[in-house]
Amino acid sequence: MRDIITKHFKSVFEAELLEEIIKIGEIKTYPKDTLLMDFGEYMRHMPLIIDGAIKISRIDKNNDELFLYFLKRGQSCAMTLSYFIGHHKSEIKAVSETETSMVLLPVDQIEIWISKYKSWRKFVFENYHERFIELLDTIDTIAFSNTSERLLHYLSNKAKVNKSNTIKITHQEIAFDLNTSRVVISRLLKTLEQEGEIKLERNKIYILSK
DNA sequence: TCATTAACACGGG
DNA sequence: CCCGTGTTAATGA
Repeated sequence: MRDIITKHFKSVFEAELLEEIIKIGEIKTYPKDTLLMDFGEYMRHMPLIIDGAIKISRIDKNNDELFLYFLKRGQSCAMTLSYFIGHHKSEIKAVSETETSMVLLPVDQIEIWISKYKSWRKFVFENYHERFIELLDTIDTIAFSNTSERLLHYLSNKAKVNKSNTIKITHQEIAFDLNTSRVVISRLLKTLEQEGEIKLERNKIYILSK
């Protein structure tokens, strides 16, 4: 516990805060595809990601999903970080994309530490900023790109967090994430394959380009 | 033009 | 046989 937290956050948090995290925090490892937080649930803990990746999605009234971004090592969830501002229910859904380890901290600590530790303030605001930029990036591909570019954006993100150029996924799952139809994904993937960007197999996509 | 929905055939496991 | 895939046709934005 001490070793893991020191190793990952030594350069981020001051010594006193590290001690508090070691005392209060709880290290958890979840297998791939675990529902960590559902839309509308109350947030009780905030995660500091140690390893792995978490897929963050938005859900609309019809229960349709829309992929937003991945949380990676060293990052935290902007949704829970805003807990102290007053919105206590989650606006997003979080599912582990790979096996993911994290330090869980009670949400009440967020506010306490903000007034107590400079490094924590910096961490909270930087994380907020990063998530915001990532969100803009995703919005850009939705608003200004065609679906093909959006698909590539999605695939390269996916390849990055899985640390592999082979993605294990079905066309239907991609369609759910991008909130479009399977026909479109199949057609676009086929085109990308013909263009030499990817190679297709059943349940698998190989990314050839960078 | 490009997306959606429905429908169908193919084939691997 | 079931599921994922590739494709087409009709319709719409």
